Amino acid sequence: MDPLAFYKCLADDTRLKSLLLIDREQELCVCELTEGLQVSQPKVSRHLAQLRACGLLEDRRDGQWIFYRINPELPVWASEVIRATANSNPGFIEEAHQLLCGMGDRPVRREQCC
Amino acid sequence: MDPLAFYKCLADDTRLKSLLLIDREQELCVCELTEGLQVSQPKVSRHLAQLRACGLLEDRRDGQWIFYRINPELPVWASEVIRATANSNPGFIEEAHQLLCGMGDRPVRREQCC
DNA sequence: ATAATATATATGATTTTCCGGATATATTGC
DNA sequence: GCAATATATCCGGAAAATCATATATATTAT
Repeated sequence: MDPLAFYKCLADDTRLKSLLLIDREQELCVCELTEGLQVSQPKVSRHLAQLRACGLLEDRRDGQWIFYRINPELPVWASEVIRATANSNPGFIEEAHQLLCGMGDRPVRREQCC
Repeated sequence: MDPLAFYKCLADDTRLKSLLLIDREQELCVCELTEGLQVSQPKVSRHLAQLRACGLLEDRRDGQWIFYRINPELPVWASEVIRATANSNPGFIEEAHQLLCGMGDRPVRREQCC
């Protein structure tokens, strides 16, 4: 994992909040992030694709939904960076997290992958 | 320290390498970074000014030189991020570090600030 | 005071990144 | 098969970041 590429991934509001929300929730699908972040579906999808292409996220399909989670193969230092950022900046995703929790019709996780 | 602003600072090759080199050497002046990174003086100066404006670095003048160091007031999580990145990616600044060490006429630190 | 060195800033051009809107693909239920 | 839902991708334009060059400021030495 090239550190410069890694930090370029974190240097965007949508991507950073998506990462921290996913870190907190284990996994989230596109529609949940669209609701939590209050941005368009194509925008969320585009940024998630970028995070996956860089190796920060992995995805799994479950029916109509595609769930994203932190890539478990991520180098330890990168995981620590994400975790430290999340732990020390709870306010950064607070609003998004509340919108997420108040969302109706959240998809049910039918099967935990792995 | 806003996490998004912080990561935008790290999302540039010159800035990230400057930060990691300074983290390793305690403090460096513009001409040392210019030599280590093999980039123009205005380019280094501009990026250091940006890192200082965001609160990541502080500077002190010593004669003709201006030395930059990590801002000691940096939040703990941000310091940990920088330190973890440096420790786990030695190769990222290896070439720059060797150029720095091979540099002739490096300025002598006359007085440690503080 | 002048020259030399170190650093900072301004300017205009170029490159990169990001976006909205349209459209394509995949899955589900009827 | 058809409609509805969820997601992905394409495209042209807008915005932001970066750059090289020129120039300005500050310090030191003569």
